[in-house]
Amino acid sequence: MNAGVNTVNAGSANVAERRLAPPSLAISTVIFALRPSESSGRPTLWLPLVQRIREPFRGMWALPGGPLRHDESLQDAASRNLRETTSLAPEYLEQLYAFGGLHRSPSQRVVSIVYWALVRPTEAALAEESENVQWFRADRLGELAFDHNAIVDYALWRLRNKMAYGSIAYHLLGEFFTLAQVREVYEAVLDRQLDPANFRRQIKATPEIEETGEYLQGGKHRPPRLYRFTGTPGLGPDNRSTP
Amino acid sequence: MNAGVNTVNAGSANVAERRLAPPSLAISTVIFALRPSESSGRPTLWLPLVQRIREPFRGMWALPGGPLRHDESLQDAASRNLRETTSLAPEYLEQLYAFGGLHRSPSQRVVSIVYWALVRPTEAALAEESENVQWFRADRLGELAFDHNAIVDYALWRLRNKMAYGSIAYHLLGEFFTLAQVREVYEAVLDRQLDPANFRRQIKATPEIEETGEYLQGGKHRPPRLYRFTGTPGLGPDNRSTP
DNA sequence: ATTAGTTCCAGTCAAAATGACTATAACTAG
DNA sequence: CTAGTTATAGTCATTTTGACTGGAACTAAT
Repeated sequence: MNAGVNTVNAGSANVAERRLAPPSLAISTVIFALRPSESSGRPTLWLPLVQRIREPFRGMWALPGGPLRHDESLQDAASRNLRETTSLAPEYLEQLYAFGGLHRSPSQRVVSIVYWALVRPTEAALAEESENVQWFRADRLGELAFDHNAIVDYALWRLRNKMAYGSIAYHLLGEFFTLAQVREVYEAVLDRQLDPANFRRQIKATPEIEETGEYLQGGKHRPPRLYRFTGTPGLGPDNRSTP
Repeated sequence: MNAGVNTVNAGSANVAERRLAPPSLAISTVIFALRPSESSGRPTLWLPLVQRIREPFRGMWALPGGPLRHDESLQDAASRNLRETTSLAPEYLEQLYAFGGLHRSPSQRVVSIVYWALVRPTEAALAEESENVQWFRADRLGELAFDHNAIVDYALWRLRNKMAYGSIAYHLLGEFFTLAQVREVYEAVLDRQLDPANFRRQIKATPEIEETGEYLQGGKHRPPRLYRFTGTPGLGPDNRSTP
């Protein structure tokens, strides 16, 4: 497996080859999931990284990724990569940006088309961890390989923006959720407290939120009502809807 | 010049070659400018297209584009292409999306990273027209080469969305403008009438709009005050700010 | 069984934003 | 000088937002 970029010819590339060879194309993914913080227990954003097993940046952590195959679309390539590295099959997967700076990789020139995914806690729990694949808190990453720190920063920025408008938070939750859980997602991503009463009023005003008859039992206090999200993902040109 | 996609090997590609060769990478641009409608005289959205001079889709109109060179960033490639085909150097240039479907081009597989640009009327007037380069109304394009109709549709959708929030309209206007001109931009892009008084109130509330002491003279009626936009373009990860 | 503690959830109230509209100012064309 | 047109300010009712209050519903401790 090839972490982040297509490193064909890496090492053997000399200046002449580099100037002549066409830029190689790779697919990477930023995968967000909610996990309870170790300290506070409140949900926070985490993402899985893979450790590079070859040069360049050998031993450093990087976004999952790999080359684009000839018989798969960009989206399919992102999906496959996700499955192969973390065995995840998230329902929310959207193109983030194409990164094509000249010096992203020290050897060959690489253009990376980056996707971002949101996975539910139930799925995220199934994600395999190993020596080479681990989850990290999105706000406490070390120095990553390539320009992957900048990529994660941009993904976080996009996530916060989408959150402010669209109905995207639900893809980080399970099928049924309480309004307080939705609020916790917003608080985790936007990194600020929200008034519970006002927040509930706004969420209930959106037509895509459906009240179920069920209540979440087993809590320590008054059982909250469970809701369900009935809207569509809504994304890019491959699968379009709202901003 | 190579319109829209890199067609190296086109024609000579057989099935075996196609399965083995890596997808080629191209840059295309959607360029929007405001021009007066022929019928009403009100400003409407136009964009320049180039006529393809070789197969596939020979003779059809397509977005300006070409291959990515080894020594230029994606943004630089888009800039250069713009300049070469239309001799435009727009200040607003942003990545739109990477299109990578399997059958975009009938011969070789092509991944296109598409940029979109906004140019001011003064610049647009200088844009060269020729046998092979012409401007078309964005809402009255015929059938274009490749998947370029879908790409333009997506660019229009993004433009409308950005218009609703961000401060993007000013990049379609000159340095000085009246509030009525801003409104006309919104009306052209969103395709609906807006109340002049309420619109003016909203625009004046945004801090990036600066009142100049000047007035637009030469009109048929009361001369409107001229304003200036002092904000930043504000874009993707290469040049970031607001949504 | 009662009480304290916590969360859920409905509701109030003032401030701010929005949409529809009116009135006046400032110019040109005749 | 007048009619026509646009620019601009302002009014007013409605809607949305932010801050806050209080009761309902449950658990845990006394």
